Amino acid sequence: MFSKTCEYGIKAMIFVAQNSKQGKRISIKGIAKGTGAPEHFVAKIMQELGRKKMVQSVKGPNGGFYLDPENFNTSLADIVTALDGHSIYTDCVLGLKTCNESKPCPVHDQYRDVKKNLIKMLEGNTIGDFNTKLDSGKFFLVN
Amino acid sequence: MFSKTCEYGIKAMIFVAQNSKQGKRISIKGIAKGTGAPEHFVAKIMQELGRKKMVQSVKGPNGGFYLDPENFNTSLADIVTALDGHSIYTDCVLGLKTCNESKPCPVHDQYRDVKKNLIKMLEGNTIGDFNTKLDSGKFFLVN
DNA sequence: CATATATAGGATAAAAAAGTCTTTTTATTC
DNA sequence: GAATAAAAAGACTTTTTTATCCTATATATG
Repeated sequence: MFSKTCEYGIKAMIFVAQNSKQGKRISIKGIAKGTGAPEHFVAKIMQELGRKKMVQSVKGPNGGFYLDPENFNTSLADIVTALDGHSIYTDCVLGLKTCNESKPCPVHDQYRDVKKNLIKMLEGNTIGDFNTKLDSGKFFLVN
Repeated sequence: MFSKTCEYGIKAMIFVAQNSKQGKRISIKGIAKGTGAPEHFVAKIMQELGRKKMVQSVKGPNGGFYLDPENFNTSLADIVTALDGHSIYTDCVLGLKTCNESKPCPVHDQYRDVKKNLIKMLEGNTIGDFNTKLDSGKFFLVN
């Protein structure tokens, strides 16, 4: 479904949000531990998310990553497109470049509902939503 | 969503079905052309589908691939699991091995509907269904 | 039986994705 | 201002996926 980059990126954003809400900045090392992601790999991902202003960071001692209030409105879709591009919106299930409603591939019609739900999931959930849910201790991020 | 292997495999099965319905056996070269897949790659995929009895073949002049009547009942799920394994059924969106209903990852609940539709799509459509639809000229397999 | 045509299978190559390492830059704190 | 702690950046390596090539085997047909 998603690339590893995306999986780690989503988990990292949620984890940073948790810390951020408690007024804590969190280091790459901390993110790696808290999300079960390879340290150097997640570093690259955070860098990219930083460039795209989806997460803030400060260097030096006591530095680390954190979210601005507006960052809590970041949707899953934002993260996924930032890291994996728009392919999830545009790609045909069978990989046909010219597949569309008027010239569909064989499974296009059947895929429509799946895609609709997928987009709903991606666009309908923000980092803030997960953060709220998390406070109830209802989910986990590492095995 | 799917690997290239799966994309080519599904298209190939549909294409072989078309030909088979007209009593024609189709060669690898023919499948590659008819589905826009790399010849040698699709050859391997057909080999695997052959081993799993999802498609029949005969060697030699006038040989090629074809479907037995029962092969028309093959579902998309059958093809996908034959080529990509069961990961589509078992994998957590965030890659967590121990994610399940009672111990869910943050997006587990939101993903439930997507997965439901995905499984419906995979299990609810057979090669025969597509074949019937195709007769109306309503879809295409190559760009 | 000889020959041509087709799949079967294994080895190899190329490309993409995932992961690692090293150096540089920046900020903090003493 | 020196030492230190952290991110930024880019090069590099490994693994996986995708794709190609080559040889062997089987079979239909003249």
